[in-house]
Amino acid sequence: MRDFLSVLNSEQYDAVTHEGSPLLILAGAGSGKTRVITTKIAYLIKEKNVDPYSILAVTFTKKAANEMYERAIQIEEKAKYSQIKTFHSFGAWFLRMYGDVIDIPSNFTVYDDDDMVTLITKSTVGLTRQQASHYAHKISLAKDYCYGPDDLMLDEIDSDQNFRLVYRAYEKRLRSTGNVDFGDLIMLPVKILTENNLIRQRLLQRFRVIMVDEYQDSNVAQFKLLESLSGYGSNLSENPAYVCVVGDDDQSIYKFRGAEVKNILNFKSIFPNTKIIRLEKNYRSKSEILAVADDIVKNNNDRLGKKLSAERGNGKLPVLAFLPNQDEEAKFCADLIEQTHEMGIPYNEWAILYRTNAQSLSFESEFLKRRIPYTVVGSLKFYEREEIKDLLAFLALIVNSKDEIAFRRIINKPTRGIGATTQEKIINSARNEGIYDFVKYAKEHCESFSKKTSESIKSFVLMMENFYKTITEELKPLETPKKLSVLIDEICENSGLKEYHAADDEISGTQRVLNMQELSNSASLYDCTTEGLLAFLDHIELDRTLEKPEEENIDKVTLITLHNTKGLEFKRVVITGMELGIFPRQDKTGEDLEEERRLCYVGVTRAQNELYMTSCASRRMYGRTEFVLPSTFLKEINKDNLRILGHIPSSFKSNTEFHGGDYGKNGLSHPTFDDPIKEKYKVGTNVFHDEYGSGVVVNSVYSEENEVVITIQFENNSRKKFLPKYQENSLLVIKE
DNA sequence: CCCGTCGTTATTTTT
DNA sequence: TAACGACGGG
Repeated sequence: MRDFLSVLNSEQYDAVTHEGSPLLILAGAGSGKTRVITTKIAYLIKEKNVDPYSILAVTFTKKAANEMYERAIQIEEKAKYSQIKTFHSFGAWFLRMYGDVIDIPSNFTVYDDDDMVTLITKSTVGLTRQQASHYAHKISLAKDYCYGPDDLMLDEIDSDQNFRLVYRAYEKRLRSTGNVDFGDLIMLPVKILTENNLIRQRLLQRFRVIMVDEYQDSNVAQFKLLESLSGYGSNLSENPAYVCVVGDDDQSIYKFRGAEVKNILNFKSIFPNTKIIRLEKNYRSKSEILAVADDIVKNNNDRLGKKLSAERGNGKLPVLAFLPNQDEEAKFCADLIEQTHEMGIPYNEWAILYRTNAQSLSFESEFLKRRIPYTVVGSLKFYEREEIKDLLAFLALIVNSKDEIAFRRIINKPTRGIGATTQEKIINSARNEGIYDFVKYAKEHCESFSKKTSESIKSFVLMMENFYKTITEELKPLETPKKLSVLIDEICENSGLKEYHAADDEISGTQRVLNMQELSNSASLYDCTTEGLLAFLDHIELDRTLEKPEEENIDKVTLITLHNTKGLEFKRVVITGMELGIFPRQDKTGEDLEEERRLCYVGVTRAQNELYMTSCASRRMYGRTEFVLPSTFLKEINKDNLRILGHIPSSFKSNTEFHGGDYGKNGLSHPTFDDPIKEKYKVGTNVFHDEYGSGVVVNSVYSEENEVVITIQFENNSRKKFLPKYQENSLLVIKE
């Protein structure tokens, strides 16, 4: 057996060496699926003489794609000739090559959600930004299902006929810009492949092996892309490509974005003779952590079902801590991190997980106070910052002068005396004449405006022309090629953007100029040519995470949303905010609740050595302090699989036997015995209130001041909260 | 055109 | 609570 194959277990080996029929690998969390894919790529090249050029492997994130690429070429260098990309960058690559058959120019850029909303407000007049944003979401979803504005099935997304009209107007306007949105990157290649036999045949000849990672999160459009690329489905080829997908139905967490678990459940029916291989050996987590994960996920009905075995053996019992409020929760986490740090555990072994980005705040302020270094993953959204979007709009307009959104964004920013009225005039009359090159139109028609306006337009056009010159200039002999950062610096200086944002830095203490510099730095890897610029924009649009290389090696705690942890692992994990209404969110039932449960499963299975979960009795939300109950997921965990700290809410205890709190340090010595008031008004107790009448106690928690707070549901359907301490005279307990 | 104030509104979101 | 958009006055 070859070296690189000898490290595999028998199922992994089977998956790597399987051939002859479609392959579905059901890979549990931490079961080494990336190793399987990368080894399979190497194996095909090394042992099976497959041309690396004919292998296509797609994933969802740039990060995962990069990792796959790096690990594959480590085993087999020739893998660098394979296409290892994200779904969307594959779509962009495809469209730049074949888009012309449906009139998509090869110099398109990709509009993000924000640009979509702006374009919708311009293509359908009278919509508020909020309405437009609602439609934008629906249009994205429709594209995830491959439904165009005239598709009969569109009603399944939203049967409101206005939606159809808005979608149609948006499409028309979008096409006139020559740009595409994210949905188009998948939907349009599908359209081309299904309508154009020649191109489909060419691609089928090119890609003989197609692999998909994180398959559980693929949407219908991506499924269709896989189908048509590989020669399956309605255009079944006599010689289809070899298809291998890897996924875990238990980790599907993007249904709200059009991901269809059905793609995994129905794989067999579209790809005949599918071989299914399960990878159930977990090499990541200690057995106690997997026990908790299994307790939770087994409550889902909609799953193929599997049981992970812990190859790393036993470790510590996961900890569940009940805490009074989110400030205590932050302190609890900070205590854990500080105490272990004193014992030599680095910060970067810790990850704090939460459901919503807003929850990071209390951890950030506590960590800041205690000087615990941390990094917030995902919420930064570097490319959504105003100053960055401004710069990118200049770049986008330089490659594509039909880009209406970019034109609107920068024509008068910073203010150069081309106001809203002038802008609308230029855009509308240009559009009426069927001209979409707004810069050119403005240049040719500026005389129709007042002298002052006309001068402003002229100087704007001149500036744009100079930028254009910078990237198209022929290289003089012996001159070193310029880098793209030259163009960005030029834009910063000459457009006035730098001054404009510098002023903001002074006032609000932001770092906008620095951010602009950062963008310029990252552009220094690209040539100062149209091709270089397009590649740079592709890179940005298809990978919204800016990596700051110099910060990579600093020892920091990771603060991250549960969604963002997909594919990651940490030595020690704290899942915070395990409360009903927060996680799972209040409105989740049925299938949606199952998705929340999978999200919880994903969170738990990120932990390698230690897992902590925290649940607060009260939480500040929207400026209000609400009393909250423990998450339903906590009750699903077998009590023997947890060590419980803090005082246990009675609503939890009713499902679990008392375990005893033993957490005396860190100022967390809350009473772990029942106090008489709490016992007297425990959940389920029938009461009579002088003012409100008969009712029943539905909730009982401790306040921040450690006082018992009960919620009573009265017969007239009202709910009220009381401090029983002060209700001795008006609140009567009714004995059965 | 800039700035302040008031009122509204809060998921998750690989690309 | 906080953050952001809408609107009106200077």
